[in-house]
Amino acid sequence: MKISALLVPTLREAPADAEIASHKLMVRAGMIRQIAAGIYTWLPIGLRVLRKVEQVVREEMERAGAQEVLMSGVQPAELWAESGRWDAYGPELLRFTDRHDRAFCLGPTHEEIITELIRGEIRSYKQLPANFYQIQTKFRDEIRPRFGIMRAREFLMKDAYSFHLDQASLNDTYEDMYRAYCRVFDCVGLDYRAVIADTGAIGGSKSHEFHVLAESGEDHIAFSSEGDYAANVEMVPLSAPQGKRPPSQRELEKVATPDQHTIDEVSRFLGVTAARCVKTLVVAANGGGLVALVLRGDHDLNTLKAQSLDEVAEPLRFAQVDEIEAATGCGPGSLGPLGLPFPVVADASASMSVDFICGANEEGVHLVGVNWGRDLGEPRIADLRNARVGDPSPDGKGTLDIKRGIEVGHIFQLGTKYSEAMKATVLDEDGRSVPMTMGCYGIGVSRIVAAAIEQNHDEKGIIWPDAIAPFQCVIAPINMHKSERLRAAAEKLYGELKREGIDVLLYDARERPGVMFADLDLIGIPHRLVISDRGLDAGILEYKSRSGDAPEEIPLGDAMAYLRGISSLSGSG
RNA sequence: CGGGGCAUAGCGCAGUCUGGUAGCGCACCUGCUUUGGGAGCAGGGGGUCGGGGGUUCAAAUCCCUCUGCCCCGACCA
Repeated sequence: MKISALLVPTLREAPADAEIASHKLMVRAGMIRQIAAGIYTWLPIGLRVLRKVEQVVREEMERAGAQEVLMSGVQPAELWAESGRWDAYGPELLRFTDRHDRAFCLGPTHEEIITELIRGEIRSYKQLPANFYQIQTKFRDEIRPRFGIMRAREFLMKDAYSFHLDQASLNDTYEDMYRAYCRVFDCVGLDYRAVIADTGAIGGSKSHEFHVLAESGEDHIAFSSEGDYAANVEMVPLSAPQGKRPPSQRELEKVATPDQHTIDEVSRFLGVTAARCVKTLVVAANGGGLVALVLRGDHDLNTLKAQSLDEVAEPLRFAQVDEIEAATGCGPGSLGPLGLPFPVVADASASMSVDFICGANEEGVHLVGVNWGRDLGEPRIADLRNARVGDPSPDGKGTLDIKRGIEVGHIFQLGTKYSEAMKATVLDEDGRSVPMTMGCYGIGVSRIVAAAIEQNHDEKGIIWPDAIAPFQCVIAPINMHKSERLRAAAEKLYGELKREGIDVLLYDARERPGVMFADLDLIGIPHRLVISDRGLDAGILEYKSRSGDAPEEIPLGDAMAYLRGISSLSGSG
């Protein structure tokens, strides 16, 4: 491809609203332009990268035995009603009606559609297992789209759905897909981790997320310092602290804490650490009423753990201020676990607290020197908090470290959630009708593009991994418009590389060398061949890798052999 | 959904407080010079100042309203 034939509107400055590196660089490199919040147009350079990612994903899906289909983006409400998700999915599902007043949505995921297809077409266990995938635009009406393509409302996703007679078969495919995902992320050159995950709105049982490690990530991943354990922080189970609670040393005492409400305020006011305080969170109880959840002041509530308790309504809902006032006579900032008119559940760590500080259920007053079993009953104990750095690892090996990650893939074992709801059954060997067991597997194709930039850039621009670069190689002639001889040599080289199957760009724009180099560094093409009159006189080209090695001179005729010698390029084309 | 900010040429911004009919840098067009890391000079094109309404002789500027975009929060308890 010649750059003169492509729209590559590079910018010297990034739009003011771009926050993270990948967003700024994608706009500056002329890959994307915004159309509305979380909605983008992909320009030629951006689309080439997107297609490269698709290609890697497609190869690995085919290798894993999945077959490609393409399902509708517009989906009828009836199917979502059948699975129960028309009501359950919430406002992220963009709904609308057609001219006949029939209800539809834009697909955020395709379990309903694939299940509708398969229940109609697969009747026998002999046709199983079967695995179908597509690469398609999804729409999720995010509360807050941000970071460019990273959290967009419209985005490109690979989703696959597998169907099985039994759990053992699902396990096999799940393992196959797990390995296929590892190959995809290895191939696109990302530093990633597979972690244990929650199943969220998709449902099901076993689940892993694949995270690209990056500071700009929105998820938190916990790692064992010594073992292989890795999980989304929200999924880390915490065992109760060992040993007996130390004896109390203080008497219960009331202290005035005027206008002190938050843990921060109270601990600062009293000159103690947040860990000495407990916080009392009030949430809706299962079946009506309220429940108090008690945590240490320096710990954060884990929503997933809390809503899995029998006492707590699911999904978790925090009590409104007026509900709290009606039940306790004080505001939320003055609550404590003593004498509450509803049940109390304490986090295991908070249950070990001695001589702690909490609200007195009275405005402007806190209690100090509070002790379980003496000043109030022994609490019902549960695991309620998020893991923190230094907590013991659940595998018993070392402690936890926490890093930020960008979720680029997620695989689930769905079981029979959709097949039962939508009556997707097959006949088994005994002629009995049984619901198919299902798995589903997603990769954020467009998000991989942004994640790859987050991991691979410098102050000049993007540094593409070879597998997903818009072009593998660029020929950069110095002032070609001034020299017919140079033009001829550049065109000849371009033709040769193309014939050899190299994905090559010829920079034939009439720009000064400085502009050309700046543009190419910004766009991030991994391999650069500079050709010049000076070089022609000496019979050489200059090769430079975008990743920063010093330029090397190579004999004019050896370009192809030289490129072949670069391991990342071998086997391409 | 709550709070905050912003909206002036393709991009980045000034001008708004104190009303007087729109400007800077980059980009773009023409010419000349220049040419191995974002050139120089000269000339030029492009803006109903987000939309609507109001005040005023006069509104980018003051008032009302709507919309869009961005950020923070949604764990005060």
